[in-house]
Amino acid sequence: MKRKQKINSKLDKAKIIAMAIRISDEQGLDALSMRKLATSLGVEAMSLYHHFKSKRELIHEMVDSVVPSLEEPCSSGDWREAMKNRAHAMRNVLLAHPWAAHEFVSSVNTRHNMFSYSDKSIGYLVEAGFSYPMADYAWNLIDSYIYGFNLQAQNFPFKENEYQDVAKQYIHMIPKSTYPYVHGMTQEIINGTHNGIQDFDFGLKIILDGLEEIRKQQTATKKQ
Amino acid sequence: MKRKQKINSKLDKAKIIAMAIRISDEQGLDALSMRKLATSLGVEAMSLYHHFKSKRELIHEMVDSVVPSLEEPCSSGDWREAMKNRAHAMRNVLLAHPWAAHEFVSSVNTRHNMFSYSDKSIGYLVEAGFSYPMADYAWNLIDSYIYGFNLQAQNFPFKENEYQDVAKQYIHMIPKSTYPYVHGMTQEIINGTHNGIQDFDFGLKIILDGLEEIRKQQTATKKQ
DNA sequence: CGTATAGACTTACACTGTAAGGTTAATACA
DNA sequence: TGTATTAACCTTACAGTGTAAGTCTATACG
Repeated sequence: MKRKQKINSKLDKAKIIAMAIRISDEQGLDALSMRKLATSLGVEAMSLYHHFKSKRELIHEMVDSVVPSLEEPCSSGDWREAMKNRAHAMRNVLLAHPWAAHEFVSSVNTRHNMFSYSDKSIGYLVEAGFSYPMADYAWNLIDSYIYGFNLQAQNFPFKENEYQDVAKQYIHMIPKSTYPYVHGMTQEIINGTHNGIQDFDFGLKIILDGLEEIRKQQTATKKQ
Repeated sequence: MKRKQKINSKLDKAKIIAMAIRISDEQGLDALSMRKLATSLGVEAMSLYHHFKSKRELIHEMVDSVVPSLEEPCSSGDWREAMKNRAHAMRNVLLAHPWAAHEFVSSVNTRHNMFSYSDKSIGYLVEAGFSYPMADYAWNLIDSYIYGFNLQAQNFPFKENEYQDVAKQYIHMIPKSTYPYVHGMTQEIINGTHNGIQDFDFGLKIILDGLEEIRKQQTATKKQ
């Protein structure tokens, strides 16, 4: 039962997804409309519905096509190193595809690629000695940090190289009497004693170290 | 210069904001349209524009009206206790107003109430001995966790009391050979050895303890 | 009283996703 | 080669959205 297929189709799933991702990367997911996407592909909006049954399904497939980049190649035996690598891989994907963050977190998880990713994440933790409940907590903690950090970074209204200028510009609107600490923080940025740039690894290290403490206790208890 | 004002106006800012919050709480921010909001108030959509210059401005004011609940009444001297209380206050607000999460994180921060909240947060940390840069990192870490935890909790597709049933229902679709660890996790939930419910305080404690370690080092160095 | 205006309403426009159905042309098979 | 099938595209239409622009009316004030 070979399926019919025209040879010179203007469209195919891969092409549509690639263009949809490009538009979303550049202009945000809100700017991705079926009409705009179709026009970019030299086609009418409704033609897309021959390949995807709804916009939601298209977005699901966009997500799934991006998930493979979450897999970092290899990692040493240390579970902390492995989870750190995974966290960085995730962060890089979220930087490249800002729209993906919200979709990852939504119940897209049931799709194969994402499911497989979850399995490996839990695997690293369980193999390192975490009990299943503890691995669940640990994974949730790490992911919460990744998503939350990303969410804040994405929504911060200024660019890193503007911080000092912005601080100088706004310090007058932050009276020391009303907002003493924001004033103080801003002053430090003007002084150059703080660059104001958030460090992803700072929080990640605290979390992984804290979890390692728990892991050690667990494996010690188990050996008794 | 007294302003004219009709006595029996159907609308006023407070009423509109209250209704908008109610609708958003119950049906989500996406379901809040100007027409629906107006109808709920017995009025036409465009009338709302006499009180708010855009939907964005209305949403900003919704956020600001919710921020005061972030202030927990009092707290002991321990900075960890204070930050824990603040975290819980934030979490409670996000539970009551799911739509607020995204808005808090967006650049609404410039509004007074939110600004004031930020100031106090930094204040607790600085007064506890954190340097400004370290307070910035610490605050970002705590907030990342709060927002990320909430984001995941909000998007989780099942209710807590359904976990076991859902696990039983789906375990067949999670072959041990393909997804060994997700299978294992699911099995534990079926067994009842793991209830699958995430614990907000678990991650929060790890983060605060980790930060306390850093604070101790900082104050020790300073004293030298 | 006359006039200004706060606070409502009406109409209209450019968007959105997509349901329903029409058209075209490549293909499979007799 | 002729014909039926259908993949892959297009057209039209509808119910939504936010909001610009203009209109109407009851009230408050000089």
